[in-house]
Amino acid sequence: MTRRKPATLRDVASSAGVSRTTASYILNGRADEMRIAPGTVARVRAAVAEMDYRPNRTARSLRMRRTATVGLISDQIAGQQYGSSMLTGASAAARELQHVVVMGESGGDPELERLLIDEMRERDVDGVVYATRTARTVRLPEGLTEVRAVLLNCEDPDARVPSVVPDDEGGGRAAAATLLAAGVDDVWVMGEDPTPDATAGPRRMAGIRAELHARGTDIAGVVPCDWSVTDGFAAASRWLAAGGRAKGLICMNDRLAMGAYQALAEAGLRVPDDVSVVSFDGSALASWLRPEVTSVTLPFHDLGALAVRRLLDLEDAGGTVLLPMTVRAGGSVRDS
Amino acid sequence: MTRRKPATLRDVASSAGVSRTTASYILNGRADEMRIAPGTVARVRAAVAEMDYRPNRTARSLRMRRTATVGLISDQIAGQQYGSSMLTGASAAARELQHVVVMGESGGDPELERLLIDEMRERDVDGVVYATRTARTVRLPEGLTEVRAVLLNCEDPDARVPSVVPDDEGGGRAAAATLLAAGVDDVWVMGEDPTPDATAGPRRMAGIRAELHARGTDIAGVVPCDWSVTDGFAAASRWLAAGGRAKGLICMNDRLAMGAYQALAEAGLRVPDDVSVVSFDGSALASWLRPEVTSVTLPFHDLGALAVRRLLDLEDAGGTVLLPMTVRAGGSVRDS
DNA sequence: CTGAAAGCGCTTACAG
DNA sequence: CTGAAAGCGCTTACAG
Repeated sequence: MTRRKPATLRDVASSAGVSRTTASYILNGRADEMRIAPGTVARVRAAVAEMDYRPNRTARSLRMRRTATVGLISDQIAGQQYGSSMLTGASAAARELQHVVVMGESGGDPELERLLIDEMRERDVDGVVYATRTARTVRLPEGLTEVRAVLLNCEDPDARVPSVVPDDEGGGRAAAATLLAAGVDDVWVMGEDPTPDATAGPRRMAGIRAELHARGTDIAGVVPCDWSVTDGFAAASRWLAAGGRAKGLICMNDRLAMGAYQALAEAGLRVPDDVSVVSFDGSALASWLRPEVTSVTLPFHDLGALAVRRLLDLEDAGGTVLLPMTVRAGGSVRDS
Repeated sequence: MTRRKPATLRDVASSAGVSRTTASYILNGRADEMRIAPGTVARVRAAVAEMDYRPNRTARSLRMRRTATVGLISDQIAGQQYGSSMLTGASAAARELQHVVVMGESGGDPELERLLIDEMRERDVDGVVYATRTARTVRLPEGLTEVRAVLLNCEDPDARVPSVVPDDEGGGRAAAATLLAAGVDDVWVMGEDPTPDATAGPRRMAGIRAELHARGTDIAGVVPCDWSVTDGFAAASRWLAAGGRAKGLICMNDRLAMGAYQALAEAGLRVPDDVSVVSFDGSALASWLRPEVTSVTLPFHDLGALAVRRLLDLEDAGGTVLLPMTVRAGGSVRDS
């Protein structure tokens, strides 16, 4: 019983002895609305089952001008580790809403980006999520204004397109509050972000500062460095060698925390006994350090999911939505 | 000059004063073959440019029965970190071949998996790549035999479907060879894989053993543990506490190496002076350890790319293709 | 309650 | 060299 070519609606209809019209109504759940006789419905359903009929979505899309498809264009889909859970979140939300994700990765190449957007449009996607690996402001890619679109982890300065981003400033406040609550008010920060368009660094810094100010204190100092393990190690080592000391250290991401841990260990300083550490991201790496570092978590999964939901929600009011960052406690903050 | 609805081929043709047939030939690069007058070609191209015409791919797909789309179904698209570069590789290869990737993540749920496969079929994908996060044998999901398919990072025991996997056994040999070349022949291995269907562990182990045998020696011992940082740390600590010592340690993945590093450090042992360490995966994590751990690298990007290329290569001979794992040198093996 | 007909935007034999 | 026509598989007013 191997069928050669898939059954079409016409096959089903003729096998059930009805017109394509009737079969179509039944398959689209409009049997009641159309007051189709129960017997007819049963015959059609039987034919469908027997022939293993599956609607051809391409044909339906052509007719309906909807593809039940969302495009996801990103500079780096995978990039760093856990960030890819944006994709998981997006894909799960799409699935819930009966959509499927078509992905494209530009590698940051604006030319390729344009191509991808064009392609998505040709493919009639119901909308495009435009995502960046790191939180930043973006120059809106040409073509993106002519489709339904949502920005993910990035923002258009003119807010012409709805956007979903983490609340980095709130995260900064939470990081500082965590240390303050443990009685640590002598706080250094590792890693200022020199990348011009990046938003995470400045906002986290602003949040930290605001929280400390609110408690009548201020950042004790900043160790500038790139957001990488090796640079974190190097910078922290230099700082320590120069006599740098602090009861509390906030690292701008988990990789910096790893580098700082290495430097602290070499200097014979222990976490959290000598130094309390808080970092950002809440990546798996945070949980691998000893002790696990307390980290202000980026809600990647929810970011991805919300971007898709907003994209598909025609009532969406537009604007930027900030998703909260919550503190995931490890053992890196000393008990006060 | 805002156009309401996109131009169709009919618009282009009538604007250029030709039939849709002629316009279609020109747009599909068959102008020469059809010996269409250069003037006609020029007129059509001008109309295309002027109207910003873009072919409707849905219509074309319906007609051609090809969607220029490949499905990628995975248990965990993102899962662990760097593994997502399989996706990047797949996506890049698809792009080179003028295809686009439609993704679905099953979370390991067989029911959802079936749904996703059905959906891909309804969407007329030109083929499906079925990927697993960890290398293993799989029970072929129902429905996958009725589409063109390639397995990625997994194998069907009956080899009914072509498959692309890393050469873990070769990797195991390379790991052992690296230590032997440094004069280390007292080798312990951390992490046996108890997961029944997993293939990476047993194959790496077999490779290690084979290489050591070839040099007239054998594995000195095995420290069993899960492939995680925390379990690696715990197991290594217990082993060391019980007096365990070795000149060389092969860790089944980079996370285990991180755990082992932590345990060795606490025991006052230094890498590579006291112990040489080699691990598997070649993830970013490997490069973050101090010293960077020498790691036998999983070619994730190439795995993804090759899977898509084979899927789309109608001449493909079938069977399993092993991709080599190469040693990425760090500073964790002592100079001999 | 059900069917004949048009049409979504393409491609491609088939005729001239 | 170019065009009229059919058809891919659906959905949906419009008539009965």
